[in-house]
Order: sequence, then structure tokens, then C-alpha cells
Amino acid sequence: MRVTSHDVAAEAGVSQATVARVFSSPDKVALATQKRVREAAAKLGYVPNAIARSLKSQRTDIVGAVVPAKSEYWQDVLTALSRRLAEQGKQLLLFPFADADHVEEALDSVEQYRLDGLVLASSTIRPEHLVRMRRPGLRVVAFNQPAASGLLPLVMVDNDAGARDLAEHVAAQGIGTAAFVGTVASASTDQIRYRGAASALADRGIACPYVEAGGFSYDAGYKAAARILDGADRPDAVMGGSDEVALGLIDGLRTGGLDVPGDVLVTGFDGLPQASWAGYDLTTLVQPIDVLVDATLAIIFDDAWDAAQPERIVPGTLGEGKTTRRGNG
Amino acid sequence: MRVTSHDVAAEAGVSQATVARVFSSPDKVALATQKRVREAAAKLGYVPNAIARSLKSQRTDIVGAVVPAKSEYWQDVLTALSRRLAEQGKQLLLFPFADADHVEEALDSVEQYRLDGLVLASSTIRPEHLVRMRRPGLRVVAFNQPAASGLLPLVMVDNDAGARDLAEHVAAQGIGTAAFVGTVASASTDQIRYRGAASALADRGIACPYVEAGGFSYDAGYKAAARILDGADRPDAVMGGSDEVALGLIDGLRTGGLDVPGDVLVTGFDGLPQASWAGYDLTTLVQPIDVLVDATLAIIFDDAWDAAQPERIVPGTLGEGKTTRRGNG
DNA sequence: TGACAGTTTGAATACGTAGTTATTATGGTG
DNA sequence: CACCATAATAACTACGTATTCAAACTGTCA
Repeated sequence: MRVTSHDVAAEAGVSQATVARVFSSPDKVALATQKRVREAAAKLGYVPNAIARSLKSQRTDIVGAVVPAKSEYWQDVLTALSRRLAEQGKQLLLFPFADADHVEEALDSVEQYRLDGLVLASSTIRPEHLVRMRRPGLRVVAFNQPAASGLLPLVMVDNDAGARDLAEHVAAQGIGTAAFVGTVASASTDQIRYRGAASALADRGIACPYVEAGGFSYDAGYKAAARILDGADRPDAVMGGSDEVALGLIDGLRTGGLDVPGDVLVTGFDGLPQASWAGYDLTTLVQPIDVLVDATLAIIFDDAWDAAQPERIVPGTLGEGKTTRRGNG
Repeated sequence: MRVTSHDVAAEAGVSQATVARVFSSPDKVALATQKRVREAAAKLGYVPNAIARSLKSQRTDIVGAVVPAKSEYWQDVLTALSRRLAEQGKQLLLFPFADADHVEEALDSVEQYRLDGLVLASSTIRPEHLVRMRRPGLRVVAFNQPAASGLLPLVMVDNDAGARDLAEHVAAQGIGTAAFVGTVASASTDQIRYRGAASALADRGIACPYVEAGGFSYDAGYKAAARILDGADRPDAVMGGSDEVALGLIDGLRTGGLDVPGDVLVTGFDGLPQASWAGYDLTTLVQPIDVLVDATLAIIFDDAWDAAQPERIVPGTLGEGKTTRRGNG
């Protein structure tokens, strides 16, 4: 019982082609005809069929995103992405995956839809999967995924510089020892962030062992705090591999009887909304998500796509909260 | 340069129809033929075109969701929804809207795509917009949106019972006065939750004025806390209209020098992950999101859809945290 | 061998739109 | 009034698939 352009054409006494033109290139239709067609369309409740249009035009106006199902950070990114797409009359199709082992399934369904573009997120997607997505006709961009460098067009925050900034800021507070609590050691972002932080601290003679939280979540951070507390020599500062982990760390350390920042300084990475909640006010590296998203879409919708593999590395900003403010507890 | 079923057919020396059958109803193709076709497909890198399939089959395998762009609660719902859909080989298409005024735009684009189903979220969508979505061929379900009752199939948590449970729990701690800090007064969930809470408290002789936070966010709650602090008589308990608002309230009250729960008890509503973070450990009504999502999809994919307008009201669970535990501050 | 049921395959078509080409209407000019 | 340029519309086709219908092939049994 669907209404098609043919029905509207019959109702308005014109051809189907004219109806199509009214909705796609109205400037080519006489004003009087246009009015008649629009009235007929309104009367019948006609709405153009995007599926059919896509088949004909070879454009879906849909961008896909392959992202981890559970992650505060990625939800923020998706929000920004979908909003920006909506402004351009495009939509976002989600391909969430539960864990790294299920990425392949997500990618399988991606190929079926003829997307205008695809945003590949998560640092846990393996290189062989990345390469597989290099298919003619599909515009893929890796988002915040250092491992994709050289394999795919890439947009990411400057993880190395950000980690160094944080480390230097912490060092400037006058600490003697530090620790870096990463998310998952195999994640490429994790490695870069740790190396950046450790190297900057080493320059100042501060050792910074690596501790793996084993996940990207608050819980992982919370549990990692216990290990820090149990350790022989408690660090003066703990750098979290992500905000979510850092927030868990803070609560874990506080539960263990420590004062943050009185006893231990804590930093995060990402700039989540929750990080600036008054209960935490976490010092973190704020990612300019809107800038990253814009850069991503700019690459996808660039007329001169081709084999070029641009890499856009965007600087983050140090967001100084009270978790690194010594003294005023 | 796309590979079609015709190309595969030529390569394998069969007809296009046979190729199509191999990928949609393999049991109707001889095993030997199937093998030949699959090898040809693999060689050419053929992937069926979902757009063309949709046009023919009148099914997109895509479910849409119209949701507010910024909201912790809805992000949780979307996560659950997309995960469940993915399990069924279906996808989620996002139609986020920035604020209530932009709902109409989102709905416009919804109609273009011939979705298998549509989840209408947010209690701020106005009735006239809801009714507009009742179109033949589109299966719409309102999610946690009391105002849709009688207009659309509806799935929601039992807001009234939940609010009463929370109120009774708080009253049982022995309070003299209370206040309800709602999100946006015009939101239908807000109204029901307030009435439920106020009525349960009234039964015990406890007055409960309504305070509007003016938003659904942490910030709105944080700012509302200031108004509570400025008020003449400070309530013994504050009930937040949502977890996000409640978390803001807690931090706002604490910033104002009060102890939660020592001086003021606080409750939320929703059961966000953040609510159980150790830093807050908020007493709240936990919505069984998986149950709600399952119920929603069950309605959408029910073979006997039709004019029936089922309403599924699912009970929530009282999640008792330390924000209502007096004494052990 | 020939008829028959069952299985497997191919040709043709429809899904709803957009663009291409052909045709008709319009308007201005000599 | 004939003529041409231009605007407006119509007829037709392609996009890539799934399905219907008919044809061809298989093996069985009288």
C-alpha cells in the first residue's frame, strides 16, 4: 500500500519523470507544474524512497561506523559524528562489536550496504582487518587508531604529544615516582600514550612502570587501583590510559583510603564530560572531538579521494583539573 | 567497478538467478553448482548489494531510532538496542535530534528510508509528531514515553511504581521533608515520576515540592542544587528526576558544603552505570534495559503486527546505594 | 523404452527512482 | 505567418537483486 512517484504522477496528471524532478531538481520544472505535483504528493502522503534512489544514484547518504559496543569515549564520538552528518542530510549506520573477536562479523555486514563512507574506530581492530576494508568504492577512515598508519587514511589526536604534556604537567608538581595504568597493552593508542609519558618522565629522572588495567572501563581502573595500593612503593602520581580508567582509579584509590590529589595525583586521557564532573574534576588531555569528526568527514567527502592516504594528527588540549593540584587537597 | 551477481554468473558459467539463489536460498541449488559459484564470488570479491535486495524484498533489515543527541540514558539504550539487532543480522540507523524543536527534521528523513521498524525515544517528542509517524508499512514503537499511550505501541518502565518505591524507601529512613528535582516539567516521564513520588510521600505526611532542573543533564542538576541550598528550609531528602540530574545534585550539594547522605539523602532514576560508581553509589531505580529493548523488538518484529497497540510496562528494581544510607555517612 | 515425479537451472520480470533522449509547447523574431 | 531557439514534459531505460514460471535434466519404475 505504498505510494510511489507513479501514483503521484497519475494523480497530478503528469509523468513519473516530472514527479522525480520535482523532488530532486525542482529548478527544471515549471512552477505551476511543481505546485500541482506537490499538492498531489501531499494528498497521497508520498515520500521519496531512499532505497530506490540509492540504487539508481549509487549514493546512500549513509556513513557507517564500526565501534566498540561499550565505551563512553566512543559514544561521545558517535554523538558528534551523527550530529554533523545529520546537518548534511546524511545518516549514521551503527556496526557495534562486543569484543575484538567479533569485529569480523561487523565488517561482513558493512560490505553489504553500499555506504558512502566508513569510520573505523577502536584501537583493537587488527591490521589484517583494516587492510581488508580497502575496497574500491568504499571510503574508509581510521579514527584514533595509530595502527592504521600507512594502511588507511587516518585521523587522530596527537597521543604522543598529549601524553608528554600530561607527564610534564604532573612532573612540574614535584613528584618522585609515577605509574602508568594503561587500558589494554595491545591497543596501539595505549602504547603510544605510555611511551610518550614514560619518555617525558624519564627526561626528568622519574621512572614510570606500566600497569595493565586489562580493559577500557571504569571497573578495570577501579580494580587496577587495588594493585597499585598493594604494590611495595606507592607512586606519587598515576596516569590513566583513558578517562574512564582514570575515574575508576580515583574511586579505587579513594576507597583504599588515599586522598586524591593529596596523596596521589591522577591524570586521564580523552576529556569525557564525566571527567569534568565536580566529584572528580580530572586533569586530562581533552580531545577536540568536533575537529576530529570534521576532519574525518572532510576526508570521506573529499572530491579528490583516490589512493591518497592523508593523515590528520590533531593536537589535544591539557585540561587541568584538581586531581593534579597538590596542597589544596 | 563494482562486482554484481551478473559478473559472478558469467565467471561461474551459470545464470544470475542461480547466483542470487546461492546467497539467499542455498538449499535450492545443487552442491556442486554452489561450490562453483562461491569460488567465482570469492575470486571476484563479490558481496551482495543490500540496497538492491531491499528494493526487491521490501525489507531493509534496518531499524531506526530517533533519540536526543546528548543523554547518558539514551546512549545506554542505544548500545543495548544495536547489540541486540546485530545479533539478528540487523542494523541500527541513528536519527539524533539536538532539541525538541528539531525533532521534525529528524522525522522527515526517517520516512525516506523504508525502515523495518522505528524506535521513538525521548519524552519530549510532542503528540502531534507521534501521530504523524503512524503510517502504513512503518512499525513504530514508543520507548519510555508515557505520552504515547493510546497513540502508538509503547514499551516503558513502570515509572509510577518505581517512583513510589524510591519514595517509600527514602521515607523509611525517617525523613521530615523532601523535594523532587525534575528534569523538564513538560516531559511526561517527569510528571509521572513526580506524582508517584509525591503521592507516596504524602501518604506518610511528607510534603514534596517540585523543582525543575530545566534539563536532563548533570549540569542542570548541579545548578539546581544551588537553588535547593538557597531555599529557606532545606529538605532532608532530594529525589532526582533522572540519574544524570541526581549525580549533578550530589556534586552540587557537596560543593555547597553538605554531606550526602549525612545531611541530605539523594535518589536518582534510571540505573546508569555511572550511578553505581564508587564515588556516588546512588540509590536509584534500575531500569531493565535489556528487557525493555527485547520487548520493543518483539513488538516490531511480531508477525501479527496490525492495528494492535500493545503496551508493555516493565517493572524496575530498586538499586540501593549509600546515598540513602543514613548514619554511616 | 517411455512416462513421471522430483530436482535443478535459466529467462523474464518487478521493485521505485533518476537520468538520458526524444518530443511537444512556448515565445520571440524577421 | 513561418521559423527557430528554448523551455518543459514524456517515454524509456538502468541500477542489482529475488522470485515466478517454464524448461531441462535426473533417476525410477512399469
